[in-house]
Amino acid sequence: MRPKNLEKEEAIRTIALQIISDEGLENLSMQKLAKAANVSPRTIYIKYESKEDFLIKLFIDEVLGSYEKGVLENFDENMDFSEGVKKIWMNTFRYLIHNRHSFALLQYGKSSPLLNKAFQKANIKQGQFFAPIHKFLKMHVATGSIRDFPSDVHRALLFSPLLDLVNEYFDYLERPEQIITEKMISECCETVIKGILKD
Amino acid sequence: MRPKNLEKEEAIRTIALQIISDEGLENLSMQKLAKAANVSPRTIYIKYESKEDFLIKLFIDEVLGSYEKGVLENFDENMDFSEGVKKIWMNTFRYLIHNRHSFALLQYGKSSPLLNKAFQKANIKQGQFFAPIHKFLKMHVATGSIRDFPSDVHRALLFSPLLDLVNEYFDYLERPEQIITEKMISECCETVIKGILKD
DNA sequence: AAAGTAAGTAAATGTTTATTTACTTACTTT
DNA sequence: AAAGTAAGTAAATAAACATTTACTTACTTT
Repeated sequence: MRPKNLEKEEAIRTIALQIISDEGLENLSMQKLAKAANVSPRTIYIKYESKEDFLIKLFIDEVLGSYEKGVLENFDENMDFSEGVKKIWMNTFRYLIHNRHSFALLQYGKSSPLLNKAFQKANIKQGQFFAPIHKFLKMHVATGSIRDFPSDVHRALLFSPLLDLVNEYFDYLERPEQIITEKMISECCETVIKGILKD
Repeated sequence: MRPKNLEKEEAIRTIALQIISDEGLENLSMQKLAKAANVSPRTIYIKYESKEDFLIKLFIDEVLGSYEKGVLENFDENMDFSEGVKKIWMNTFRYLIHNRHSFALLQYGKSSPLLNKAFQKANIKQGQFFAPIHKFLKMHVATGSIRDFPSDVHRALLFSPLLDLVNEYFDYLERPEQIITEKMISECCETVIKGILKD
């Protein structure tokens, strides 16, 4: 049997993220993707059943998977609250500014019904994404250092400003002044922590 | 001259938002839209130059415009900081849960390059969106009640958790337990304010 | 080294796409 | 009430779409 050419699979994924990031999910077509990846359309259908199947697997298995890894690097669910949150913030910031094309697809996860439903399903089926963060939050609720909000609410309060700041980082990249720096991210993280910590 | 049928224009916009919300921006086609709005495709092109022109005008002029109005209702830029932020939070929450289809397109504004660029352009050209909020923040930086962050950073810290919570409100709508209530929103708002206020 | 096989290609499939053409309708102006 | 006109329609256009067909390639197994 002729063996798979893994470089081609990789190219398909990489180029797809590039097109989504530059032109938008709504402008990604299988033929455009095949041409740009220097591959026959048929080659994409060896691994993926359909366009939807491809997008879901790209999102869940590839992008979300390695995003999670980047976010949780050197994070331990038994960390001190401020230390743990800061670790996640800096990990996330560094990962995303070096993976702009992945970030673009992650953002579509909030708007596209296809990707959004796929995420919910995967979250139930294969165990929660970012499970260590959930355990970490539960532990700190139990010890009384933070208020007892549902964990989705904690996630919104603690991490959604960060994703907005990453967006702004990319917006500012095309302008002379640079505003969103690691230092700014760190200060914002402290601001968020201050709001959530019990006195 | 035969006069325009304003109900048809309205139907086109309403149905477009519905399709985007239910099936995604990537599944909105002009023919599908025309059929669903009970209109000839040509009718859409009387008012709009192209599909892109339609989407941009729907996003900027219709959706963002009335969203801004909803958010700023009874808001005054000279309000006390906590009072002003809370007014905006509750206005936003109430507006968005009653305008789910608009919320869907607003979310695409963060992911779709077409809409994102249109927003940046409009923000420069026709004066900043949410200008009263910017003035409000500037004033409270000047009086020393909050730290001197750039206003985009303040926006991220103060309001992005709220949009995530609205998303969760819709997710939980399809489940038995209701978690995101006005009371929860109000408590989250206080948490965010606590982090940002100087001691 | 020949046979077997999945990977891979190029070209074709039928459908859907955005947009236009050719025409009709319904109202305003005279 | 007749003429003029933009709004509106239904059907057509050419391009692009997702996916498949028919075929070739390159490797493994024997």
